[in-house]
This record gives sequence, C-alpha cells and structure tokens, in this order.
Amino acid sequence: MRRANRDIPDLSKPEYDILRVLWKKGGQSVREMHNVMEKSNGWALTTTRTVMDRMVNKGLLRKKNAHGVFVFEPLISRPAGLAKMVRFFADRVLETDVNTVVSMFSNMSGLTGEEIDELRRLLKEE
Amino acid sequence: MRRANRDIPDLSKPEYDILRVLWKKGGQSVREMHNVMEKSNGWALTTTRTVMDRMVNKGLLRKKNAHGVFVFEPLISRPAGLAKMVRFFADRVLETDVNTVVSMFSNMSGLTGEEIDELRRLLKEE
DNA sequence: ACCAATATACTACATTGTAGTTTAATTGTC
DNA sequence: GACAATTAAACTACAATGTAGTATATTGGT
Repeated sequence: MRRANRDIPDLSKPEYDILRVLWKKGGQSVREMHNVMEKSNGWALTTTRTVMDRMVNKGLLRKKNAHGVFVFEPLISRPAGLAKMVRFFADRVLETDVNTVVSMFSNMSGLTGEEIDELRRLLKEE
Repeated sequence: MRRANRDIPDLSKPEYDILRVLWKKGGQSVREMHNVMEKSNGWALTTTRTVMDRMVNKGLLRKKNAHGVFVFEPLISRPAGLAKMVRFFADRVLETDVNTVVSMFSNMSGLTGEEIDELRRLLKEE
C-alpha cells in the first residue's frame, strides 16, 4: 500500500537537499553524495553521512549494499517531497492557493506531466 | 545603518510564523501571540514564549515593556523575511530564477509595490 | 489581607545541524 | 605476500532548535 503523504515527515532543508540529488542522479554512495554537498552546502563528509543515516532511520531513504559499499536510495518520490515544500510556501509565504503555485511547476523544474498530476493529487489528499 | 540581508539569520518555520503575525498585527504580547499560535500551530503557551524569547536573543524581535507587559516587535521587515524564503524556494524547489517567483507576489500576498521593490532589491543584494 | 489569574524565569529533554575520532576493510606497492 | 595508505563504517560529541513543564513574582478582585 502506498504511503499516505501525511505519513511522510516534514523535510528539513538538509534532508530536502539530499533528496534532490537522489531524485536527479539516482542512488548514491556517501562519498558520491559528499562530492555534491561539499560544493553546494560546504558540508564535511561526516555531516553528509550523519544526515543520510538519520534519513534511513526515519524511512526517508533506504541503503543497500552494492558490492561492498552502501548506496542510498530515496523512499519518497519527488512529487511527494515537493508537496511538503509547496504546501508551506503557498500557505504561509505566498498566502495563496496551492494550485496557483503548482501551475508554476508546469513551466519549470523539469517535472513531467504525470509528476505534476501526482503533486496535485498529493496536495489535495492532505 | 540598515542591516544587510545576509546578516539576518535564516528563519525557521516557527520563527517565520511568529513574524508573520507581527507583520500583520503589529506588536503582540506573549498571550496575544499564543492565542494565534495555539489555533494555527497547536503550540503550548510556553512554546510560544520560548520561541519569542530566543528570537529576541537572535535579534529578530525586540521586546519592550508596555505598562507592565512585554510587547514583542519585529526587527526585520516583511520583505526581508520573505527574501529568505523566496531564495530557497526559487533555487531548490522551483529551480528557477527568483524573479519569476517575485513576480507572483505582485498578484497576491498583499504586498505593496514598495514592498515588492524592496524584496527584489534584497534578493539582488545577497 | 488573601486568592486566583497572569507574567516571567528557570529548567528539561528529544531532535537536528554539524561535525570529530576510532576501527575495519581494501587497495596499491615493493 | 606484508605493509602503508586510503576509504568505509561505527561511534561519539556538542550547540541550536522544537516543544514543553514547573516555580516564582505580581496584580487585580473581594
């Protein structure tokens, strides 16, 4: 059974940033992820590792042993992650209807039509 | 001298929520604020108090004694607070230029033209 | 003058942000 | 093939934040 969107905890910025990389590039080892996070966020290797391990404990990622190295994969879809961010931004920052914000996604952010539909569905579901 | 936008720390969601009320209603006592936060966020009175006190320590609010009761006032403008949120949302969620997002503010969120201009300026300044 | 309500202060504890240190495994080198 | 260097993983750490509870002081009502 698909996990309901409200069962997914809110994402912190670091968590969201990790997910963004995984959504874009697929499963990554800590070191691969670190190469990205060091540049974009200035993190130490151990920071990357700690954040990712905690995300596994929270059910946001899963890690599997791939030839002796752990590779981390997202357990939530990009639309599901985006839904968390859009909800807050629409309600509290723009103070408008979420639909207005979702329609912005149609033109940008490289989402497919299906992903947009899922995003819309998830936002309705809450 | 006006405080540069990058000297303002990033705002957490609770902090932003408190500021939103102050921007809208002006200075509020803890109890007044609590009446709002209890409804919107389900906070205990002491939570409201703790968050507000910490915001004073961080220079986000100031409290002044008004006839025996502390009244809290924002030390940063709404455009300055919005700039923090918009930056993240544009870069990492929508993955688009901030200007695209700022233009959405023209139609909503009850900002005046001057506030929009300030927002634009602050986002450029970083 | 005392009681109830409220304001303020002090304390608490789990989670998150951001790491360092230690130990185990693996790989390259002579 | 043994040892050094690199890397992975585990364990530990500590300040800030999220989310309160409890204790004390003050004030307004009777």
